[in-house]
Amino acid sequence: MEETAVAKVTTTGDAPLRLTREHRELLDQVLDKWSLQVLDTLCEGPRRFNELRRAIPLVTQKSLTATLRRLERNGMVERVVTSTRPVAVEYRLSELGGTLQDLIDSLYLWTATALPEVDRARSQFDADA
Amino acid sequence: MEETAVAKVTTTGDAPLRLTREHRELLDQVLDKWSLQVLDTLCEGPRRFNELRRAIPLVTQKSLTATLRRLERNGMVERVVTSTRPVAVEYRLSELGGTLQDLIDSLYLWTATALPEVDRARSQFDADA
DNA sequence: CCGCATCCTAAAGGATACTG
DNA sequence: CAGTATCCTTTAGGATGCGG
Repeated sequence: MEETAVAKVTTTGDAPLRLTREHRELLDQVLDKWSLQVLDTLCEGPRRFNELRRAIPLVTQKSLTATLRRLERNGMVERVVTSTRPVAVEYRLSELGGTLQDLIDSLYLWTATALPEVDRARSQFDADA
Repeated sequence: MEETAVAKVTTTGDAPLRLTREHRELLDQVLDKWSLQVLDTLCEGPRRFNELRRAIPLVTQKSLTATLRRLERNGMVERVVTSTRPVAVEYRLSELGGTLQDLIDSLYLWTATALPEVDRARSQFDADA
């Protein structure tokens, strides 16, 4: 894997850009509980609907459908229908969706390193209360 | 600003680490709508409760309190009380919280670059429907 | 196999009033 | 100023059943 754009940018002296409502709403639609897991799964390759369902514990069909529709609408995911009978539907990461991959990896990595300290903070907080 | 750990890691051939429930829950508690704005604001320096309130449009006192408590419990934010009358309460980013800063910047930057294409995808999707 | 429609419950969150 | 407490509305989302 080569140097990412993300890395370069965080190293420049970036002006304190303010988050606008539109930007936050996009993040909300892409980083929520189910979306994160869908994107994470699709990073490993295209998946059928029921494959995704099995890969993501506890997701209901309704939530998965809603999540996939929203990701598709936002251009993160492509939906490919094969008109056999019964139909086969495949979901894959779009090129735009792929630009999120490094970011998701970074997020996950951050949680992995932060979690021990977070756990300590939680114990401390709960003990004080 | 120097090279970030985040950048380095995404350049290593990382095994496909699976997101666990704990990791996702931490992200949920730290990247939600209000938390993101609180952290973003605190990146610029310590703030009083009502300063935060004014800085974050549409947040209610109840939501802000809940958000700050959760961030404090997770060790992201420190709460400093000065026992004057009336009391002064200051919130500041903890060291652990500071490790999120680059990540949030990256997220925001991603939205800024992706948004135009997302908008096109949305129009396309809505037109088809 | 994929997904929509309906019903229903639980949880998030706003409005308002009150306190140290 | 910085909250807590209460009430009440809105929304997310689970369960179930049907249809292409």
